[in-house]
Amino acid sequence: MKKAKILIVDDEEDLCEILKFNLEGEGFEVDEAYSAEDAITKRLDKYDLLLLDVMMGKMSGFKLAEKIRKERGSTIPIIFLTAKDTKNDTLTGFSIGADDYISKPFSIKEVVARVNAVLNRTTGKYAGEQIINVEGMEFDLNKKKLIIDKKSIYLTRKEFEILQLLIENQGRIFSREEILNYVCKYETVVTIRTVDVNIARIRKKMGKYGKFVRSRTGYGYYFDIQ
Amino acid sequence: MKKAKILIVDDEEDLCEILKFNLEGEGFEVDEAYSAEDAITKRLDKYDLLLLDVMMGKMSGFKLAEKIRKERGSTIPIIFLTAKDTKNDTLTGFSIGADDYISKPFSIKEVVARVNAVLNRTTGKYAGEQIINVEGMEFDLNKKKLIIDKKSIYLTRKEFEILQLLIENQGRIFSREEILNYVCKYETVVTIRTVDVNIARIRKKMGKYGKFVRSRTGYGYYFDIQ
DNA sequence: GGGTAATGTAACAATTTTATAACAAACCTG
DNA sequence: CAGGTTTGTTATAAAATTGTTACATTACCC
Repeated sequence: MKKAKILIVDDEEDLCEILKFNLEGEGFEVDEAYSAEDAITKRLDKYDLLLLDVMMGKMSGFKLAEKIRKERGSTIPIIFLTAKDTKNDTLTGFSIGADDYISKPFSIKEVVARVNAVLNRTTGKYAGEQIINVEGMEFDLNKKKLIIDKKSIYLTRKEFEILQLLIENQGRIFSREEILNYVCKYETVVTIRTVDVNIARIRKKMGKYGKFVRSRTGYGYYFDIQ
Repeated sequence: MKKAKILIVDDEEDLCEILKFNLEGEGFEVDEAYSAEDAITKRLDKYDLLLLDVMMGKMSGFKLAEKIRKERGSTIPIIFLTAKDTKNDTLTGFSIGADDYISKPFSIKEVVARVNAVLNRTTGKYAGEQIINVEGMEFDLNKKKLIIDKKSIYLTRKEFEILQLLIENQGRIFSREEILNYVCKYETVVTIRTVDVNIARIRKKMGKYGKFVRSRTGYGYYFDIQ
């Protein structure tokens, strides 16, 4: 798999650097431009994705996007970064053909996640099925659902993430802290007991298979058949 | 649990000292470097976490981070410290990313909390199997259980901690006081005989291997085969 | 071998941890 | 912004662990 190339266009240099650093950590190749004018001088067709700040010095990200789309006929996916979250801007952005739209302040994780999502969508990287089979139970990572006895069980995002963590590390015990850290990594602090409640919900939805989601007093939770 | 080692790189010496003092209070081992150049001369692979100031004399924290990642291929987690951008405060709204980002002025508490969070995330995560083998007996540190004759023996937390202490220091005798200290460090005072009871429980669960948990009258307990 | 001290262990009690239900807040989504 | 959905909080009941005690057994010393 070739590394995807990303161009970040934003006049906040620190922000650029942080994004660059983190995206590189994810295995992307990243370039920066600190102004729209600067970006225009680059050969944009060599990038797989643009991250554009909407508010920049003279030329806005929208203008730049329009230019790229109309004058160069490029279909390169674009994610806008913006401070404002007004309907107008959103609409403008999407009419131009934004693939996604992230408003500041955002978390790095969010950006990375969306970059991945957009790239998956546009390049079809993970087009294939990703299904974990355990004990006659299908765990579909793409469709975010569980198939038990030919019936689809829909888990919410948190539920799915927790179960995925446990199933992908079958047998290994995760403390509530670890689970919370994994699932709510970048969010506000929540009570540790939340984990219990989510586990209970997962078990309930899993019916007879719920018992495979096990607890060990004093340690935490783990997934194991038998 | 080994102490995590942290390297702080910041040209403000006072700030370094304060951070160092507080992180040491949390049980971390802390080194300082007052410039990126200074940091480079250190053996960075011996640290578990870097705290990097973004704004430093000649070489910025970002450059340093890049250098470390690229040239040394290190995956060591990094938390950036940065001054708030007065013109544009969008950065302050930044929340935690794959590598963290904290804006000055920050509270010490915040830094300590994030250091803990990052270390929890990175140290536990990709740790593969951790199994100690003794005499056909498997002692699984991640699954918190013992495997004897293909059967799983589930030890409670106290039991597991005591046995781990003894097994990891095979042959060495621990007094009841030492064991209690190790297992109940921060808890309310308990009777010394509690240790005996826990040892008995461990032995019982271990079946024929229970005899390897040995006592020496007047000294305490130890683990030894043969 | 007898006396004494130390250790082993069973049974119970105290404490801690977990499960779950019911409610509340946040969050989508049209 | 109304209605549904997800997620978090809290309270309480249930379960599991851990500690205490009392008595049995073993080890140690002369």
